[in-house]
Amino acid sequence: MSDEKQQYNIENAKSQMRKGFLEFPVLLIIGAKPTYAPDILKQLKNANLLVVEGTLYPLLSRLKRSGLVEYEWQESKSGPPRKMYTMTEQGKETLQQLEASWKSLDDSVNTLIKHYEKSN
Amino acid sequence: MSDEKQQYNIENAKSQMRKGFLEFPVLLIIGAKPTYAPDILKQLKNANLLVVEGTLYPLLSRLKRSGLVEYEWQESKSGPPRKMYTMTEQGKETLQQLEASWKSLDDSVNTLIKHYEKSN
DNA sequence: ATAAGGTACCTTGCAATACAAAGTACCACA
DNA sequence: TGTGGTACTTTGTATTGCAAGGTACCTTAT
Repeated sequence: MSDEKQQYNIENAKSQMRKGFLEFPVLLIIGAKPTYAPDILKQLKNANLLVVEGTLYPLLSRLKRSGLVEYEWQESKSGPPRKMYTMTEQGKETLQQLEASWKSLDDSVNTLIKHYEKSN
Repeated sequence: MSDEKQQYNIENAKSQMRKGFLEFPVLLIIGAKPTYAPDILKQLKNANLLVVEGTLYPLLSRLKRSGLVEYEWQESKSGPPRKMYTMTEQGKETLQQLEASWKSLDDSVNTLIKHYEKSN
């Protein structure tokens, strides 16, 4: 039951983008190169997108349940094994849609900023 | 009690930006020109940022409670009176901070996109 | 062996946002 | 007076993000 794959709802991706914003950067990171949670946290921090464990782990579980990512256990030289996450085909497709949503959102906001600045 | 002004928490505005994203566009719109809810909805729709009444009205109440906007009742030729919202000084200051947060977020995401594209 | 410290993953409870849906009230005009 | 349009509000639900705390594995030093 709890392991069932749920379809990702891309309907109204722009709204999705606003509510669950972090999915997008996390997918970008995993899509660039297979990686695991603590490394994702580091990359987000480097990008100035602060996120904490309690946010990331449930998010990764959601992405997995939605079929956008997969993971494999991988041993480590310096501690317990890691869940190495990789993108699925479906993940790549979704990522493209999220990127389009992002660009639209980006345009919208930057346009509103220009309007605001012009009026002041 | 329920009418008390609550201070706006700009601490960690970037996180705020992610959670309550819509504040920013709405403040930009009110900051550009005093206006009222249905017109704000139209402007958001024009900007491709779809929002519904049930989202906007509580948001406006929050902005009012936080002291970022004020309103005055204004009569209309075509129906019931309107709450015309205007920015406060505090609202203008907050808007500048939100704009900085937006730019930072924008940079971060666009950088991650470039990394992603470079690796594929 | 075993204790200590670091690494990695997970869960629970809470506050807040966004939304759908339904409701209240005012106004003009036929 | 009643009908339709405009404007504002509220309630209930799903979801996200976070703080805080917990479990478990692995290495290294004693």
